[in-house]
Amino acid sequence: MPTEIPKQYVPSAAEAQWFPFWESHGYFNADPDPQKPPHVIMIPLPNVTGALHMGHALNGTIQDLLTRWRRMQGYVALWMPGTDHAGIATQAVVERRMKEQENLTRHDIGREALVARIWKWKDEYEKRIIGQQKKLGASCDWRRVRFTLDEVCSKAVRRTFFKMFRDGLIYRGKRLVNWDTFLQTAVADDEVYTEDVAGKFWTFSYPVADANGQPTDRKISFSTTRPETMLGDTAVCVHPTDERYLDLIGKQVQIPLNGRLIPIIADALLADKDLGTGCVKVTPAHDPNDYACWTRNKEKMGDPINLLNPDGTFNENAGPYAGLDRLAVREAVVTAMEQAGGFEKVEDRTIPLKFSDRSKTAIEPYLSDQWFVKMDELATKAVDAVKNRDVEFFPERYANSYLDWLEEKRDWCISRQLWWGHRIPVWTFPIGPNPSLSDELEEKINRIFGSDSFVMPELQKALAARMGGASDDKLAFQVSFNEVTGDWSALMCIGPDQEQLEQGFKAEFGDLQDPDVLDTWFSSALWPHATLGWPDLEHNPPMVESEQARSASDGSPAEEKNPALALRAGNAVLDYFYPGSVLVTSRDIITLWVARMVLTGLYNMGDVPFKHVHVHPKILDGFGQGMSKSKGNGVDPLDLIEKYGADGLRFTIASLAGETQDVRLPISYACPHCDALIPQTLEHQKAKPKEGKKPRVKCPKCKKDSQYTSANYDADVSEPVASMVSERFEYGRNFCNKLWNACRFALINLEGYTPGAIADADLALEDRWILSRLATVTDEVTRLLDKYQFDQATRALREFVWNEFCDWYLEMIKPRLRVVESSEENIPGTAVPGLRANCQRVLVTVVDTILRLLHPFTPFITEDLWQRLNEIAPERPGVESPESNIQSDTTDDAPMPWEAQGSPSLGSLTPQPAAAACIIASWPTGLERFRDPALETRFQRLQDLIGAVRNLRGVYNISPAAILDVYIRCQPDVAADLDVVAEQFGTLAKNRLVACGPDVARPPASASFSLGEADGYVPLEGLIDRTAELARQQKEAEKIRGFIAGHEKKLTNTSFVERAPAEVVQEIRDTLVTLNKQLASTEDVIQQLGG
RNA sequence: GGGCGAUUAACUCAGUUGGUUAGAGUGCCAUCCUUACAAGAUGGAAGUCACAGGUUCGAGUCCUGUAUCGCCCACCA
Repeated sequence: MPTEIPKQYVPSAAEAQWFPFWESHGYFNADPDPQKPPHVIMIPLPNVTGALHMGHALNGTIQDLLTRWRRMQGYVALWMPGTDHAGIATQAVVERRMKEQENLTRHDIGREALVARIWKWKDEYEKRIIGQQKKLGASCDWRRVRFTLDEVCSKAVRRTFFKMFRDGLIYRGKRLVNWDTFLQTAVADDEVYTEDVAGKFWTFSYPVADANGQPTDRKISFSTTRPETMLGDTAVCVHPTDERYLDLIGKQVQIPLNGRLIPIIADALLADKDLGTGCVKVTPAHDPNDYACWTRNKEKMGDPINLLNPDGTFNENAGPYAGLDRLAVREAVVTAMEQAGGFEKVEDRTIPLKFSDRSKTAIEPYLSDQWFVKMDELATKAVDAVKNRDVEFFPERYANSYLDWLEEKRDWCISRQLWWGHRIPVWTFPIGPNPSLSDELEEKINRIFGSDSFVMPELQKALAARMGGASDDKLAFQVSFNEVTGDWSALMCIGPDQEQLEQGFKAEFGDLQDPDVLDTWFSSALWPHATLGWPDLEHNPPMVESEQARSASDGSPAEEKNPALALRAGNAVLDYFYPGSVLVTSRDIITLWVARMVLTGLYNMGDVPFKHVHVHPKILDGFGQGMSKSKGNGVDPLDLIEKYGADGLRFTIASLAGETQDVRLPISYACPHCDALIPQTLEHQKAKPKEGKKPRVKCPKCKKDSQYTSANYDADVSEPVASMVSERFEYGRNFCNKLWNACRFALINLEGYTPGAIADADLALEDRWILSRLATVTDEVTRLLDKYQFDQATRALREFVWNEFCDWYLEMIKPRLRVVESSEENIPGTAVPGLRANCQRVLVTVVDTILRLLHPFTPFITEDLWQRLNEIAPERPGVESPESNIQSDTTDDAPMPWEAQGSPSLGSLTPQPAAAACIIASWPTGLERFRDPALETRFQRLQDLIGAVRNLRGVYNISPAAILDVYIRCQPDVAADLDVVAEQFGTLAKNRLVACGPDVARPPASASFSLGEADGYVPLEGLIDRTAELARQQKEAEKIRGFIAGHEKKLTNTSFVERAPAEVVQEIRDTLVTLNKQLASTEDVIQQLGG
């Protein structure tokens, strides 16, 4: 068997074998179990716009790590997978491709066809995303995968919208949107870019009017870069404390262009005394700030005047200018103002202008009807949830972003002018100029609702009151009056599951449903409870039957396998898994998503969606830019998995997930010819094909050039591509390989292993030491994971496995492992009565525990090794408690299982059958009894001594093959420890420990060192130069003197001695004693050398 | 403009409530294919802890200011 284990870990083999193994055994499945506590993580749903990048890999690694860890601790650990339809982003991607490949716009093919195309896109990318997640090892309950537009989520959206509408939380309002006059659509803020363009800055004046509305000689001047908007001015505005204009506030001015009279108002937010003339014109329909000013001063000025048609030409509100393009109007207006005597001056100026990312044309601010959610009360509750610590942020500081944003309580605009998304379930129902129903309307309505209509009386009541608000479970409505057309209409919100009503409306009135869709965040806000089946309280949510799940679960639903479930009526899944445990996300969506999930969770469920929010760092490239596909620095996790293995990737990522900093990840291209790494430059990122030739990257090693992965164009499939990787991941890969080889060594040496109890007396010094360290590191890792400090946890584990287990323990047990069975009883020269069997048992215990500790970080390799270990050692000394080892968050005082057993002796390691798979093995506990700090200190001394000897070898450049004699002068207790491990001196440092004890003297021609409590001498006749050694020792003495001086200075400083804590002072004194000893021995050596 | 964060070795980052001589990985130099591992072993060189003040017996750590960088929000007639 040992020969079967390859010398290098081959990640692809383990990954291909163990993921299907886990999934087919149903290990990822999480079903309610009243005997166990739940641990729930809802994935921050990735967009179906494209493949995942490193940010997702980081996010996913952390969640999987937590899920696997909690599962091992005995929780029913649910990690809920799924994807987001991501309205704007996805529609834009599909539209762009359609335009590029077929030169079609969405208007060419229509709403239904476009949506069908996007669904196809979604299917493709969802598959790809899930594939990536599985490659990473994601132990989601894949039977529960959800999509924000699927039936379950759609129902939750409909129910929530209806509920909010009925509760009066949803209202129709005006809002200025970024209007793309070319595409004739509203564009989101993040699809708009700003560019500086050459423009003009005009100053005009309006004449102040007298009481009769006649222009006077007095003028008020203002500046603008968009004179055409003067046609839509509804006021001019000054600062309330501006003395130049105090007397004018409340008076009127006349717009010479159309003779309209508008008021002079005062508004401290809009007007700035120090800018321009201090006076500003106000055009609420075409400027966001002016619009905000209007909302503050509605009663003083008229309603906003919209001047634009959707195509960017001026409408009838512009009078004689109607039908002209906005730039033509600009010229005409300037001319008209000159003629009217209102022109003062013009200057050139660069103006930041917004452009649509998609059409590259200038954006016009455009007033439009939108739907809003009132945030007032909802926000207050969500704020309280964090202030009361019902939801806690890790790291804590991120609570600020959340609170600051919510406390503004800005209403949430939830409508989007798109086709891809949840269509707003509101039908606008025309009533006419009178707020009552015509006979014709009434007939239509009766046909829809039936003659015994439950709605009519209420509708009429509402109409009479000219306000909306009446409702029942099926229908809710508001009544609105359009000032422009002078018509009344009823806004009907049809509840979920009311297909008949919808059909009826359509039959009588045509398609009156609001054409807009909901903001993507509206559905993702519901994710934590929608995925669990809310609002259906009667049934568990449906599950997807994957192939693996089907073959594994013999087709029977979870309820049949778990009788406890079958007995429960209602939605046990929702009951059991809500609220969730922790949300893992990056900081940029704290407001957009986290805040809204808390808000809707409280609104729909009456409880927060999760207890903890862990905010992890962002991944940046080597230039400090965020990673994204469009920047050309979005590394595909699959490329990294291929090169470094999923575990290597995961371990590295976890090591980067600290609390303070974002992660910089310098990117390289991997040469497809020779595998060399070529650092990526900004030029690489930006390069675009020139004259049909695609940029190439040249490998400095093999001198060949190749095309590379780029954001700007697709690579040719016909030739190899240099993929983006980062050598940082060698860290994790190398660690995995080290672990692999350590376990390989163990497995080879476990030949002939027999299970059996280990008695206290059979434990060698190094056994006790490694068990003590193991106990310490287990405790440390558990504590760190509890605090989401993954970087520190990986560091602790790596250091333990590599620098303690491999470098010291494995080296030290080699002599015992080499013992052949027959000579076991009497091994000459072995310090410990070293029974090979006992050594194997301790080794198996340590390896077993290491694999379990590492499993959440590196699941594939640990599973692989676990299975191999199970073959050779199916029963092994268990250090785990047979009981569930869940630590409750609330009952800190509850005794841990091992505490309840009192204080067992060291020799209580008795064999138990190992778990069938590492993924379901229990998280290590019960090691506490092995902790022995005094022993660890003694061992440290030993390590220091070996280190000092190795140092001499290095300094004198002595061949590793040469065996050195070592003499050590030390106290008897140190000598006793040394005697115990004398044999290992050979293994560890290629030395022979000739003598140790208080009476050891320095042999002539020795190199020496002093550690204070021990001095070491290595005779190096012929190998050292007396003068060189003297110089080295003198340098050493000088260094020690420096330290001593520093310490003495402190101790003679009375304020230090008086004010510093006693233990600090004592520490300095102790160190000083050691330093003086060191100095004395060093000086002694110097003297012997004739110095 | 407001908020949050960062600045420590050539690179990427740790550094607990202030307390001996500031650490790791990578890279670099030297020696070594020692029967688990060259994706390895042993040793070494490498730091004015961004800058300037302050608090303190004592500051990488706390405070103030400056500079640079990043992110979020607001705004730019």
